[in-house]
Amino acid sequence: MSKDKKQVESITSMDEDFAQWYTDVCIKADLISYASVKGCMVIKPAGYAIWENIQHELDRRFKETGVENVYLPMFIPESLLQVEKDHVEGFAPEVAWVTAGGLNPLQERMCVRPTSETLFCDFYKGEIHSHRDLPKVYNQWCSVVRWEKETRPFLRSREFLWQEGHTAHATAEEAEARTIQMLNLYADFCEDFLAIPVVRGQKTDKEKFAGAESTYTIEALMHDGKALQSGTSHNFGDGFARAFGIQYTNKENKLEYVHQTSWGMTTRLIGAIIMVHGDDSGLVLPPKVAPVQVCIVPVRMQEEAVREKTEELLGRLKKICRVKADMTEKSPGFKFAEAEMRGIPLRIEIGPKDIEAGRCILVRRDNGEKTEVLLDELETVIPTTLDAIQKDMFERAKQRRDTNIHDAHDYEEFKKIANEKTGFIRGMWCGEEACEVKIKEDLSVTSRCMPFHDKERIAETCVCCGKPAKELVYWGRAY
RNA sequence: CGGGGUGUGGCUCAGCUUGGCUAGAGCGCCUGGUUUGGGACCAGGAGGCCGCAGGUUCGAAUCCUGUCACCCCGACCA
Repeated sequence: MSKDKKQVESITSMDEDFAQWYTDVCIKADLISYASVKGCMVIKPAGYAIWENIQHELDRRFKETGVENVYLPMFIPESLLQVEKDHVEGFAPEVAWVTAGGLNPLQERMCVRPTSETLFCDFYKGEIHSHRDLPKVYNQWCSVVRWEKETRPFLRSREFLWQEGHTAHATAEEAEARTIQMLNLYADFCEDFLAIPVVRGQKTDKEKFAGAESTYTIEALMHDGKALQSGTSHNFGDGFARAFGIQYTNKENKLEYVHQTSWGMTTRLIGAIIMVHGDDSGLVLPPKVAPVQVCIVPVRMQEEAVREKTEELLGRLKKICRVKADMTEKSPGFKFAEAEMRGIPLRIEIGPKDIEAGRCILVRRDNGEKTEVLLDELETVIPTTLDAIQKDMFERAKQRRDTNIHDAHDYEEFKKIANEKTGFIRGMWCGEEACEVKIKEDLSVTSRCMPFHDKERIAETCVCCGKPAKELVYWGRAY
């Protein structure tokens, strides 16, 4: 009888249907609720708290490198969007337009920002006149709108939250250095804070940002073997500056164009956390980003002694971690399952038997390990265990990533891997877009990046066309 | 934008083929009681113009037309 109920509330297993599993986790872990506009979602407290932690940590790291926050308007006049040709071509198909203000049609329609390069350029044009005004290293936290056809919670919604950094520099070298610096910051953040291993690399021309000279990316591998671009950093060279006329007078009293960069991370990271760490019991959160790190579940809480001990523990543990006690009227079993669904890294079970023995049960979410811990030792055991969970989660994800990288030396092998295995495929590339197009058409596999830290020449010829190879590329199916 | 699917209490759905009285179930919710070491149990209760608009009919959740929305899979994107 109780099994029926369990079935109703359980989630689809990953192996059965990964997409459904993902959606189930989003809903059942209480991260989001669908809103009445297609492709838009309500981010609920459990989901938003994750974003807030991401925000705080990223913002802190940004500021250490001299970033300052600003806020620009959400509307872009059509004429402004059109100033840079590649840029408008890249974004025009997916912008939302405002055509009326109140009851009157607008003279010029405006789009809701899909990204703010043009606004920053327009702004910088007025701000930058001398080499003394440089560099500008600004960032904004905001939401942007892209009218996507197909939408999924966190991974692809029509409105999403992000940060976009936009910088202007005197020299090309300085701009390139900032582009790489931010990419590395992103990579370190993913690995250290979210326990998500990433591949750092450069996008091919085909995959680079609309209007960029070069685009760098960090690519993460999800549990189903698909790649997810988890952060990007672009070097614009002086392309936007020339289009918008952003010039400054240098020390030799000559006019120069500035060199610009932009870089962004989004709420998509929450999707990455779900798909890298989650399991069939729901969400699994790395301790550093988890809004609640420890959940205390009292057993036989009708007994006053249990309630008192729970309160006492709560008071003590608040000083060392983010902790909550589940004092609702549900049964303990239900609370265990719910804490697991929500991905809380550690659970403490405390009941009459434990209190008598002066201990409690400590349960790890990531591997299910249960240990008896003396109540007196919690202050030392909990921080140590949280650290261990964070490390183990990263190591497990890294190991899974590494065992899902396969080498292809020719097209037959490439096709076989693409059809039979999941993950990244290492394959040499001639540098021609035609090969990328063919691979995508044949196998819906795209070039993810030309990795920084893997320059091995595994073959002398392009994996697709057989012509002399230029670069090692990581290929894969992607979100 | 192409292909597929679904709209019936908060959720998951049954009913629709072969129209017929006050539209059902499970879960959830509320109240009271008993419970509590892996998704508790009993009793009572609240909650629905059957997505929307037309049409056919004595009569429509059910048939017809239109429309809207959402979900899934592709192409595009963070």
